[in-house]
Amino acid sequence: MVETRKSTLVLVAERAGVSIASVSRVLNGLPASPQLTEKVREAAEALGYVPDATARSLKVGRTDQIAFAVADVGNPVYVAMMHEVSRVVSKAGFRLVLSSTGNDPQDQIELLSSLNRGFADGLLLSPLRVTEPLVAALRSSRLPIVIIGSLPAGVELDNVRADSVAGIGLAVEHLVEQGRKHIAFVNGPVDTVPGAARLSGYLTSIERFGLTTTADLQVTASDFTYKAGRKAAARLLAQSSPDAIVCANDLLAVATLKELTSRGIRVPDDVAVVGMDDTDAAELANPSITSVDLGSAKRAKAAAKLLIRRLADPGAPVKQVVIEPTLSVRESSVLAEVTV
Amino acid sequence: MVETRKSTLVLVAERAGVSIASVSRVLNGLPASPQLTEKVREAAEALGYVPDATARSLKVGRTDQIAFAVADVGNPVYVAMMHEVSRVVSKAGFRLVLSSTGNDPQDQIELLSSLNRGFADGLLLSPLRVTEPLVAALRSSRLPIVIIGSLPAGVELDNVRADSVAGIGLAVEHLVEQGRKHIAFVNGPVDTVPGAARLSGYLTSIERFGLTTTADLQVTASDFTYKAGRKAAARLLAQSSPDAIVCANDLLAVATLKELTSRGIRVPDDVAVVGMDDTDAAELANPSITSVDLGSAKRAKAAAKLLIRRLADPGAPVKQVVIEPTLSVRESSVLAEVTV
DNA sequence: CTGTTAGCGCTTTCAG
DNA sequence: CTGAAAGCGCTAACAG
Repeated sequence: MVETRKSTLVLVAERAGVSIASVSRVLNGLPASPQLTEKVREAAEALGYVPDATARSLKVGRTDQIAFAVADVGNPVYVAMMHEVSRVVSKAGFRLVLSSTGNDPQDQIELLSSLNRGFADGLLLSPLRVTEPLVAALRSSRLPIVIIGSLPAGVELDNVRADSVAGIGLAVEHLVEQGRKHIAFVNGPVDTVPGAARLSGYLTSIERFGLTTTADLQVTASDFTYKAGRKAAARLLAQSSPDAIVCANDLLAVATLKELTSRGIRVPDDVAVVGMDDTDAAELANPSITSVDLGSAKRAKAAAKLLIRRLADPGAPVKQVVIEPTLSVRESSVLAEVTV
Repeated sequence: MVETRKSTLVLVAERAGVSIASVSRVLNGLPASPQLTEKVREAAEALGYVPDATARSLKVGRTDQIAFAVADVGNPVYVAMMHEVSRVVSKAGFRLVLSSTGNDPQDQIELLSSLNRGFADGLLLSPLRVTEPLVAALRSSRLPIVIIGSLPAGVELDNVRADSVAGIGLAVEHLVEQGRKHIAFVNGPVDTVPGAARLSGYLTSIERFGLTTTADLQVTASDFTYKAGRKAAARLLAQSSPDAIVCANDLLAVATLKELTSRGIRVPDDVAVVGMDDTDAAELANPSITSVDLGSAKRAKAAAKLLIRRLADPGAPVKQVVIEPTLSVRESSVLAEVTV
């Protein structure tokens, strides 16, 4: 039977009849004689010794924890990221601390200052809005931070971002190939990083493919959520008759899809729908929704690895990574083929 | 400009010309004279002092961290739970450490032993499978643990669980009211806690409402996932013709729905579909899916509060909470009303 | 009310 | 190769 009460190095050392330094060495795999090693192992086992993480942290100045701050724990994109981050981080021997900030930049600034309490060794941050004070706080942080998402030009911080302009380009190109001409856009708030980027991507792509767009082909949801999407789609359909709709994320796409079918408009027959982020929601929808994969999982993975690299080598040059988008074509944008 | 290098109590004390004890007191809001307070505040501010969490933890024997172990970070139910846990926990001043164990009980046992390293003050655990060794490990844990989910009879640990038998009862009752007679069941693996509970709930309910079921009305998916659900639903439809299908979770329900519509079977006209867990997936599906809310969010919230209570009062009697299910009726189970 | 001091449990020089 | 001892930064007796 193994002792279940809390035991320390001192206890183990006493039982083994050696010094605590020796115990520490053996347990950390440093050179020691076989006899010593044996004695220590035995004593440690008998006492059910488990080293104390806090004490170790205080001594070595590391916590082996990485913090991941997300604006919305429920957002499927963040969930996908978390999934990936969790995997990479734990494989590298770190624990994952989840910090849920709201989308309020102030929360994130507070997070940064609390980071300096040293409860984690580094931070992964995916801000929805990047304000001036946030940038300042990021710059003056003592701990390594990797940003997932775009940064204002000139801000030199490790970061990995998506190329949403190229992503929307893929969507528009695909729709054009399918013979669509009047491509509408359901966006989320334009004062967010993704909202702004996606809008500019839409406008750029429309022009690049020689199409035109007008104000009544564009609506903005108050939020990147299903509910807001329903309302925005309703507004869109009241003011125009597109033959294709690009949505700034999958939730908005699902909402748009629902709004369409509830009005008896067929997808993809009458209107094609394309989402972004390529989350489960797109795959599970009925019909399943074509979606631009902005590489959430890849971004998260790259970011986590970047942070781990930085922790190992604090002096490494700043690295900025761009993940290329891909398109997952599904039912919502392709007319059923005539099967023989 | 605030000093950005790391500063300690000693530095602040020197600058303020007082003892470190005084600094500690002031910063922790213990009684001190106004002048002292003022001096300390000023020095701390000037140095940009931030207390070190690790040192504090070592001293006070608390980390202010709560660990939440989930089998699958991507599962919507866990996501909903995380959401709630994150909220409760951070409001109570704890950080959330996310530990992703696989569904392997061995992983969870290792987690328990690493918990004894003291990186967290307590653990929320929602095991998919509860094995004998797991129970043993749970029992001998030095730290408070709250289990989300059912426990074998006789295991006295804080826990909060759902009443899935009653939940399926709600679903069956509703379907019976809608005039359905041949109610099939798409389950997940029966060697999991939810799988076993839901199967028994189905059998109990069928009997209670005077219906009958046969082997060909029951299928088991290899997993609680969409893909596995598609296959299971296909098998079911190949072997029987139910007029209603209860699915052991929403993902299976979405899969079943898709399998049905892809065969031209109308929902709810020909077949009614009911899911469980009442996740976003049910709401977003088209048609939206009626789902049994087993109170994931409530359970998570209750569990988190229970753990926090236990941390505050380690001697409190063991508490076992059962959350009552409710039914969210949506389109997939109700024939469209004739609107005047 | 404030200062001195003893550790929390561990790692890591520094001697031997 | 092993032991003694010095702290990591902080809190909490205990004196004064």
